[in-house]
Amino acid sequence: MELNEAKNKYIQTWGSLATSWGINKTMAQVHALLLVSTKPLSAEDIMDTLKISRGNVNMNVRALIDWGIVSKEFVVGERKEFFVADKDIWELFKQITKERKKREIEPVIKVLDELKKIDDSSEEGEQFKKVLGDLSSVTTKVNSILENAIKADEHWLLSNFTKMVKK
Amino acid sequence: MELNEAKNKYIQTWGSLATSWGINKTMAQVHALLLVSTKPLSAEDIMDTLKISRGNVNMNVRALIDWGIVSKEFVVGERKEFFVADKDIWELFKQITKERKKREIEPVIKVLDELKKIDDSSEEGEQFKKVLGDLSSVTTKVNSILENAIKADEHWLLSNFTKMVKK
DNA sequence: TTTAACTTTCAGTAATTATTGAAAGTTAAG
DNA sequence: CTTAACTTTCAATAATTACTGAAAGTTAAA
Repeated sequence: MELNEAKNKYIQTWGSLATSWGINKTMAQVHALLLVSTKPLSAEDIMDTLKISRGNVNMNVRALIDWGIVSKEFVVGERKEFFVADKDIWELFKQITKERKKREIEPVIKVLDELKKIDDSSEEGEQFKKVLGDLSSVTTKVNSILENAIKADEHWLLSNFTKMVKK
Repeated sequence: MELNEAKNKYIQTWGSLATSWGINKTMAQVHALLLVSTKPLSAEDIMDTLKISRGNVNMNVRALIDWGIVSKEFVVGERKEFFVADKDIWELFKQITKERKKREIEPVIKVLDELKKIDDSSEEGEQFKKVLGDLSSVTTKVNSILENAIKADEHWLLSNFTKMVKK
């Protein structure tokens, strides 16, 4: 396989995988493109490479910037903006974790806490509260693990997990 | 808040959260309904409660059974099938982890391994391979942690993580 | 200032994904 | 068998989500 072909395959595949994670396909493709690019790219570069509209580039680049995994860069003598992806994959992992925790875990905790307030001491009510409590405890735990991962440094994954990962 | 109101809110909220995780809204609602129900429910019960069609119930219940978090149950003297959700939340967590690992992590590893085969020793090629390698190593590590969680028992979360979770 | 090189917005439209419901398939009871 | 009580399928359609492109907005240079 030739380099550009490989890069292209990477960009395409990333996009299609993203959809199975509930992430916008184009957003993933733009990120993949920036990640494997050796130089900053302008909106036009992205439009041309991915064959998408100006508006689409703008929206998705903005989302990536929101996620904290892409940043603007200025090139001397050029009026327009260029974009680069952070090449540090551990940092990428942490940012994605942070974003997904915010989108997927925190709202769950919030809702469960709200629902647990229900005051019903019937058999059925108690059973419901038991389920809520169990959901809460697992969710909260997962949340604090992710919280920790976000704060941790690159060796966290390796060192803290080694003992339990080996069979 | 009254019990049925709370159950209802739980079902609705679960559905809307699910969409932000790339999971079908109805599937999440059906699961939520079965989880808080004290008795097995038939397809008709689900249709009536959630106001959805027979076909939709059938498809989503089947998906939940595929995920391994709902099972069929037979009631003596009744011809039709009834469904129940596993009430063990740790088991639920493990099954969801298993399914998402399969959908989200494993395909990534497969693609990265394929792409790493590229033979290009230019500066740019090396840089690309560096990125692929970094992506691989983090992904593989996350994968083995999840693998471990799936095999582990209920105390795994608590015991193995306690030391690093406390500040 | 004014102009021109850009970026952003957003209404309209396209693409994707989920749902319906009626028809076909299956199976237990008579 | 035959019937009836169910379950499954799937083409048509609805709902949701993403994308386009032209117009409006912004800002740096002349």
